[in-house]
Amino acid sequence: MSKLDEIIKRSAGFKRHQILFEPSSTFKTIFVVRSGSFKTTISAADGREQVTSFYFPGEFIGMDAIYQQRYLSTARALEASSVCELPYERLQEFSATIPELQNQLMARLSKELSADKNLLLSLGKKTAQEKLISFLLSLSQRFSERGYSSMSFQLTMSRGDIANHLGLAIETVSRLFTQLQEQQLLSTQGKEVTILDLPTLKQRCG
Amino acid sequence: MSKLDEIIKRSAGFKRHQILFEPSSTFKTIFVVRSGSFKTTISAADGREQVTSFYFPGEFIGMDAIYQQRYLSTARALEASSVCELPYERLQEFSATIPELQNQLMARLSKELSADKNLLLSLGKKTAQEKLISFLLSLSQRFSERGYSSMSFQLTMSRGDIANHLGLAIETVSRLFTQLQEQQLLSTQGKEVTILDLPTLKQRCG
DNA sequence: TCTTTTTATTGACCTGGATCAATGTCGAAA
DNA sequence: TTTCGACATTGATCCAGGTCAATAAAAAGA
Repeated sequence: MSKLDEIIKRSAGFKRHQILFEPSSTFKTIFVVRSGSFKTTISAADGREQVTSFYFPGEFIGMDAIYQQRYLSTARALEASSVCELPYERLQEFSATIPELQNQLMARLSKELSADKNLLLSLGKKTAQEKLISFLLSLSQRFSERGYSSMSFQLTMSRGDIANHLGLAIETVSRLFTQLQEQQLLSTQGKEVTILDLPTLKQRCG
Repeated sequence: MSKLDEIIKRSAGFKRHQILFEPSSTFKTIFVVRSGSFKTTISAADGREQVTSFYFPGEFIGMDAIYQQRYLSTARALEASSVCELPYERLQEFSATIPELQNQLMARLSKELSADKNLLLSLGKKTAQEKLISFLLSLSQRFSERGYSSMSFQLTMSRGDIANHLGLAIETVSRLFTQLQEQQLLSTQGKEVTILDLPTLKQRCG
């Protein structure tokens, strides 16, 4: 544990919309969210962007950069946030000494891979309603893992971010929220979401 | 290197459509394709499937199972194929002795993560034609990395697999192949694809 | 406090790609 | 070499969700 302290570097805070890294930055570290939340996006040649993931406290950002040793996405803070840094070079030096550390990192990589594969299923095969419900339930799950309420939580990202992430138009997301409220499955007040009928939602997420 | 031999296990061959693993199998090993090719799919509760990846010789299958210690997808051979096995437990035992091995595995995980994020961009933001072109160019790239022609290659997967992977209908994929041939960008004869105008294709993949 | 700007909602209409249907083609088995 | 079943192509039609347009309601400044 004291060895971990040698590796981990604290980093300054980030304001809403501030960039943590982008493809032009040189890859040096993997970031761990300490507080707040982030989104990552990748861009097509013509500027179209896809929001690939959201990250909450305890989650690792930038692991997809290990292979090419350069970030392929852009990470932005969704609100006032802070991170720790895991300098990748030092991490490799210590990997023989503390194999547990590398196992942990591998587990995190594998977890993100699973999450992305599930998102592929959503984007490729689900209807708009199923996409949104799956997304909200996965957020709910992640909040509950972190000790927060799984039934009521704040969306730190905009409707636009959600729509983009799910391959939908903003207007569609907005209409879906309205529908789900009319059907008494959940309620929203701005960014606050409260789940009212978990069983039905689970059954409708595909 | 001699230590590697202690870890790697050769495995029997697989026939076309034969299952390598599925979610009910217990997770013991990561597979490395030795010859042939495979696809992995994940399923929604109601049976809808998404083809998440294709795997060619030298590529690792099953890395998304590390975190939960269970496969979340099904892997099937696309043709007569063979694999090697990397038993995960032994791999962990040796990780302190040969840290390079774990670094390699991490790089592979990271590479697959990058590929999935690019696919998310395709599924979420690209038109049908851009999706198919991106897919074909990424195959071309992978074949050339393996020392095969990047301009002419065999599709080992069916049109149905391609369509599913890209979130399209089979009919759409078929029509796109016809279009691209009419525009002299590529030519196909059944499963053989020949790229005729790489610059234009690159410019149209988004 | 009162703008100004950004973000969200709602309605009217449109379209890319899905679905349905028919036909063609190839490859394995006998 | 014929037959059968799986796979692929092509045409006609339809619809989920996108786009365009107009407000409305939050945030962020000032």
